[in-house]
Amino acid sequence: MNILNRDFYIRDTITVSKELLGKVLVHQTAEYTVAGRIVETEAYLGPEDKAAHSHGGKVTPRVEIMYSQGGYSYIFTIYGMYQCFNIVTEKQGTPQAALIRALEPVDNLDFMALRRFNKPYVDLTSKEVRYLTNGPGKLCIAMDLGKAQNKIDLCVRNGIDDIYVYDDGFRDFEMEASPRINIDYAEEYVDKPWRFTIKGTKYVSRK
DNA sequence: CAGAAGATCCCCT
DNA sequence: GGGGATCTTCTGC
Repeated sequence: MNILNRDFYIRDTITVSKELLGKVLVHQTAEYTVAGRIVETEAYLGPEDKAAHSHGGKVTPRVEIMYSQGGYSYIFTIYGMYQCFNIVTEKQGTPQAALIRALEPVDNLDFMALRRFNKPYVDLTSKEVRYLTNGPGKLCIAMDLGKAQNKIDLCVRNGIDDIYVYDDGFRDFEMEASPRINIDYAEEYVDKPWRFTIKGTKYVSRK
């Protein structure tokens, strides 16, 4: 199993966002392991990018982790109710990250199904199967990613609460680029094609 | 300390 | 595809 290392994450954010497609995100504790294949990402290129939380070089407690070297988790609350999972990219001092927007469930489908719909996987309707992890907030619920998993180093295993991404060799897909979702306020950055998806998968958040 | 806005989801039509 | 839910985070007074 080939776990992505520091060198993978400290590269430029668009490259990292593209290459994360097809890789498998894992959340592992003493109690459970849960995993999903990344099928949709977005690149946030602060401080220039007006859609990024770090735009203009803003430093607040929330975004501070974006300034660290690549490979750390950045998890924030959105709309008061949901979480979004990002992976910090680039060298220390460059506040950029890749947002994971959608996954294809891979491991521990019952765990995901129980957390999302409070019933085992076999009882899900076809629509519920498709909606398990097809959005940034949904995948955080399914993967049990929350405040406690913020600022975790994906390159070093702590043995207690680990997040990492591995490459299982899956390359059989085409990539598509499109504008990012729900960033209407980002002015000239609204139309940047920095959203990347695996073409044809049913698990992306939107067509 | 109040007010506003938000990298979303769910339910309804 | 439209609107409400719901509350953290930040900003400005």
